Amino acid sequence: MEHYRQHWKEMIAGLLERLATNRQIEGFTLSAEELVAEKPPKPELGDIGFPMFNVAKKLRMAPPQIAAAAAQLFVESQGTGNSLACPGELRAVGPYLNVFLDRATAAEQLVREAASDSWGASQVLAGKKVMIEFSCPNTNKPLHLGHLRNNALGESLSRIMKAAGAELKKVNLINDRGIHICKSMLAYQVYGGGRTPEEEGLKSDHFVGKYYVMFNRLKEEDPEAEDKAQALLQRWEAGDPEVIALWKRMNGWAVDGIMQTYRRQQISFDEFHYEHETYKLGKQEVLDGLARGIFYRDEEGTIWVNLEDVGLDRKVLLRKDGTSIYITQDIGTAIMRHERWPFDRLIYVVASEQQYHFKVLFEVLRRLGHIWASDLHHLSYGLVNLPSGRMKTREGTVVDADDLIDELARLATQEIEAKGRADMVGEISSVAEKIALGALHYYLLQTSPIKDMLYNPEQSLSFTGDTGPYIQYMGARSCSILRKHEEGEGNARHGRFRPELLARDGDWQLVRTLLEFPAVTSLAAQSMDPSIMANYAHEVAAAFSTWYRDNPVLVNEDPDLSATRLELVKVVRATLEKAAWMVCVPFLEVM
RNA sequence: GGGAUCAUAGCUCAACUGGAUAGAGCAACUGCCUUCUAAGCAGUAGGUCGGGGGUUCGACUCCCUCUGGUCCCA
Repeated sequence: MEHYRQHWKEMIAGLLERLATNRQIEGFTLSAEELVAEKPPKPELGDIGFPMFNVAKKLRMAPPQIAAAAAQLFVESQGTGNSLACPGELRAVGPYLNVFLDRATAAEQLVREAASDSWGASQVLAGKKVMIEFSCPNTNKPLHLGHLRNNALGESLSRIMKAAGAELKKVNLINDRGIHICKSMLAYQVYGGGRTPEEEGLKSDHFVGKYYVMFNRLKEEDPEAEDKAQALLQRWEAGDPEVIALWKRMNGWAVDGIMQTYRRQQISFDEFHYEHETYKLGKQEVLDGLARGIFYRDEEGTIWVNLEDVGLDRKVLLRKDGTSIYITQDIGTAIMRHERWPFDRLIYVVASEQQYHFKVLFEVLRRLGHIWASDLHHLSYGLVNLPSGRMKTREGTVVDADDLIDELARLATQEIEAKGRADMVGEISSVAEKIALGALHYYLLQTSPIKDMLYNPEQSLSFTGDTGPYIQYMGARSCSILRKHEEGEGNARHGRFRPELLARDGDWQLVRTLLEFPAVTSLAAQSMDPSIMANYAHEVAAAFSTWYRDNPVLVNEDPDLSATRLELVKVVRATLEKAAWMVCVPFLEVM
């Protein structure tokens, strides 16, 4: 659809320039980019709308007159052998100049393009190297709902940007050191008795998380618990073999469990980094910056950067004892990444509470002279709140990732059985799992990333309405029609594809929606916003649902009509499958 | 104290980045399963787009201001 818009923009820009010439207006220029293309609110008003308000002043004419005159010019020019790559006609609709595409041609092009593996792809990010960092869990507890949103955003965005032509590298920096890790270690030393997750019958990351929570009990029983945890951290930093062994053991459990959740969520990474390998990075860069006078050292020895001139504060970059803080290693990690894999863009998928941190980080890197600092981007997303407020570990209100998927899968199984579909879907548990993921991911991605969202248990566990399973259901319905055709039903095989049969309003509505797919990929990729794709997938599903109720596919008096509609169903299937993939909603051929 | 961000139907969210009558789902009500899967479709009802200014031919969208929520920095 995008190339149609571009084509008509240029066409209309040309018409308007001729109009200016005819009216002897000196120095009139109009680039195609100055025109805004929009979607008319009703299909009978046309397919692409161009408001004439913004050119009215330059042309010294009222918008409706411009539209009428340009439409007239267009009609006249058609007689002069103007062959169009994107056939259609222009009509003035009040102050708007609207394009009515030639429906048969557009439908024919749609069916041809959608048959390709690259359907829905775009080139807006062609050749760009994009690194995206997401998830970044701590190894002291299992993943929770907030991580699921982060994971879904990161994975979905990588799929979308890849479809837009970018080369992607997904990285995960696992926070496997620090005081919080030592707390779970300490609690395990006191209460664990050397037991393993298997012995307690717990998933290994939940096992570690249990001891992290038990640290709170330890604090009550032992007033020195906090100090002991600090001491443990120091012994870890000093390389104490006993502490390192315990750390390795517990981290192994935590990471194993977290990886299981990743596999279950069907997300993946190209590279894992671990904080214990990177936490010392950045120190040298800060010292260099100090030597170059970019930073300064106070009388106590702390190294600072003064960012007051750009509306940020003074920030500590290195403590007086020479130890790094978070931002120090972020500086080092970014530099290391750019050296190893010179990216055109690095996206950090991190909660919005870190906005300040990233502003400072990017500014510091810029001051260190890294021109690529302008290629860094913080994809800031809002918190997932509960109706009762924010999730809090200490209050036990955290929604655990594994438990949530379990519950969704359980309900999906119930649903399959209640609908009497158990015999048709094949292996129920596998289908239920995919429905659970579809529901979860769509729920998490349909909202714009920036906004805080409310996790409403009832609504998120529902499979009806504007949900992932709705999209999956429409995908399954499209597959069902295609399958029945393969099995010999209907008369489509006796007909041939004739795109002009898709020119009726009812068909055109669906065709036009489907035509938008590549443009949606571009927009979602450029905006770095999966919700655009999620909403589009829903739009396609809804358009298909309306359409197939009124338009029998397999059996029609005219076999050509059957054959033609069958082609359209194939496009629907391809579009839903690819769009759903991009928002991490598993596609189902049967449900 | 400074800064960021959000506010749209009873609830959860959209609105093509400044354009035509602000749209979906949930909840409520009405119809539709001897017809390609009713996880569906069609319809009814529900709105001073937080308040007030401003810019513009045109503002949910941009600017200012106030209110309220959330978060960050010290």
